[in-house]
Amino acid sequence: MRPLTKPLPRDFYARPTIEVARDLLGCHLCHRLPDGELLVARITETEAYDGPSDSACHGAKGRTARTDVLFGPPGHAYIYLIYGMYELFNVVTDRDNYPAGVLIRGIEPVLGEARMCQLRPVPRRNLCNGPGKLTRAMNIDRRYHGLDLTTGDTLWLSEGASDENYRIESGPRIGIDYADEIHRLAPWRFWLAPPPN
DNA sequence: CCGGCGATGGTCT
DNA sequence: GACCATCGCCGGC
Repeated sequence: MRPLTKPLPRDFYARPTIEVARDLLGCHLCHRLPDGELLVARITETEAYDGPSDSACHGAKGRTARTDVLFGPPGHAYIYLIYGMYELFNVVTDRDNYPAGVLIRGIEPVLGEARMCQLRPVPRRNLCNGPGKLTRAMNIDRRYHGLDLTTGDTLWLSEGASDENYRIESGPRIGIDYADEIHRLAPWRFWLAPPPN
């Protein structure tokens, strides 16, 4: 069965960020490598960062050169370097001039797994189960910062195969100890969990 | 399996 | 000069 690779339209991203974060679970992240190989992965974990009043959101501290894209129109890539080593991939959501986005925290290979293992040679269960790991496995970095994700050209997202067996769970976001308690505890992290079965 | 800790560089004060 | 939306290593159980 071929993975679905038609890019999600702008309207998908131009909605409240928490809705987008939930709906991105099960969607596909697609990257056409420079040599033509296509990498596709299923999104399994996300986090919502919603607006200037969310003290965990980069946009809460004001618009700077670094966060400019986050304030821009939805459907673009917001990618930044953290801890001097790791590139984190986000999609910009909601409306223009409102800083909000969804961090992609976990994926599973769908197509091009051998290439991903080459890009990140570690045991398979550690391949892409973290925001800094998956960018390495998918060869995504800041050269795509600000890129329009709706064109389906080199980097985009698409509807995944429907999978009603998996449940959506939620909990607090990770690594935001600096935020106010109300935002530290907000259940704005979402992940796909196997059926209780 | 789990917790502590250091690496490392761009951004902002 | 501090901070940081992480990760892998190391040691202890």
